[in-house]
Amino acid sequence: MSLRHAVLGLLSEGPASGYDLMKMFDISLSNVWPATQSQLYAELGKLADADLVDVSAEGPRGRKEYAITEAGLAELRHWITEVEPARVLRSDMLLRVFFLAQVSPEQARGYLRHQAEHVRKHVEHLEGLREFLENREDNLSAYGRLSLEYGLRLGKAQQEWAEWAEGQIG
Amino acid sequence: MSLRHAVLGLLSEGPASGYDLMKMFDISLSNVWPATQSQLYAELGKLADADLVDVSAEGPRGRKEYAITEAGLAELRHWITEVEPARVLRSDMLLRVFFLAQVSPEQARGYLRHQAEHVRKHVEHLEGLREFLENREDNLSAYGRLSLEYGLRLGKAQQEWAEWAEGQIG
DNA sequence: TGTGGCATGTAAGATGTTACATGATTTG
DNA sequence: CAAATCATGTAACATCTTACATGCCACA
Repeated sequence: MSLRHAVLGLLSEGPASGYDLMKMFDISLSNVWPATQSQLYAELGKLADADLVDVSAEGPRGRKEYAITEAGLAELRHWITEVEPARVLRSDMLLRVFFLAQVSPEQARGYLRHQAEHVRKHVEHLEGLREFLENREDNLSAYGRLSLEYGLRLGKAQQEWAEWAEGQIG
Repeated sequence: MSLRHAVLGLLSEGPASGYDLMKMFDISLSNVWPATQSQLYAELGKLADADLVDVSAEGPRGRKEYAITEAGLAELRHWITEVEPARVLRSDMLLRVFFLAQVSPEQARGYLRHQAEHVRKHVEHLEGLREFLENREDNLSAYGRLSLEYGLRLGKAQQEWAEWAEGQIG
């Protein structure tokens, strides 16, 4: 149930509407825990039912601003420190690698070359994000930078792997 | 719909029963595309309905051995070469990093230290797997080794990141 | 006044997890 | 003959994706 905690985490920095959260997801969490608009609104409803968030204000166009409650903060902290991360990494990119014997060596090398190129672009994109985050001082940005560094390091490792793997195919 | 292709991929190396596939998933694909027993049997039924696999033999205890069909092989190859990998990496380990400001610096460092240790053990486990795969000559093992190297490289990068990140928290 | 952005919500369907349920065969 | 392993399947529930549906408000 990590979507729930992603929402609580964002609200821990201040109140926001579903629409605001949507944008925050797209900017900062999209690489770590993507969520869709419909998921978000549904989750906000459930969080309010569970008293982990409150509607703190209402604005134009039916805008509802949500704020995290004490119970919500407690739940968030509990999740961070006491709940073991699930770490199920599913990768259909890597799954294909297992079955590369079913295509020609040229196709297999092409596949790996394509993946290397793709991840190179992704790393470039993250470097753009880094500039965007550079001068921000809020908590989310500070820790977001740690997370970004993770993406950068793993992206580079992935790129090097893909280039190495291409060379392994005879 | 990658589960479908994971099953087709395993069957591309030879016929197997649901039970056999389950073990293959646990040994070789668990780090890349985990699947549960109930998912597997359901998927085999659907694959048979779609004529991508056949029941090639029946054995004791209701055992049904499935074989991939020509249409199934074509679908597998199409998926490998023509379908762009989805690459949605969800990580609740990394999600927590965004929200570390909500716990004390000691707790935050403890969290990262714990993650470093955890991934270290995972890398050790993969090194055990490497020995297991070392002398095998089948396709799945050969390409499995590429995949294993991926896990090793990214695991090490992840460990180094966690140690670095711990040092970043003042 | 119209277009783009703000804003919320519902519904259907696919996919994944956990638990339950049953029984046959092999092997010590 | 008991226990482990082989072997298949169903049901309930949670989660995620995609599409649909609606309408207000600011600004050019």
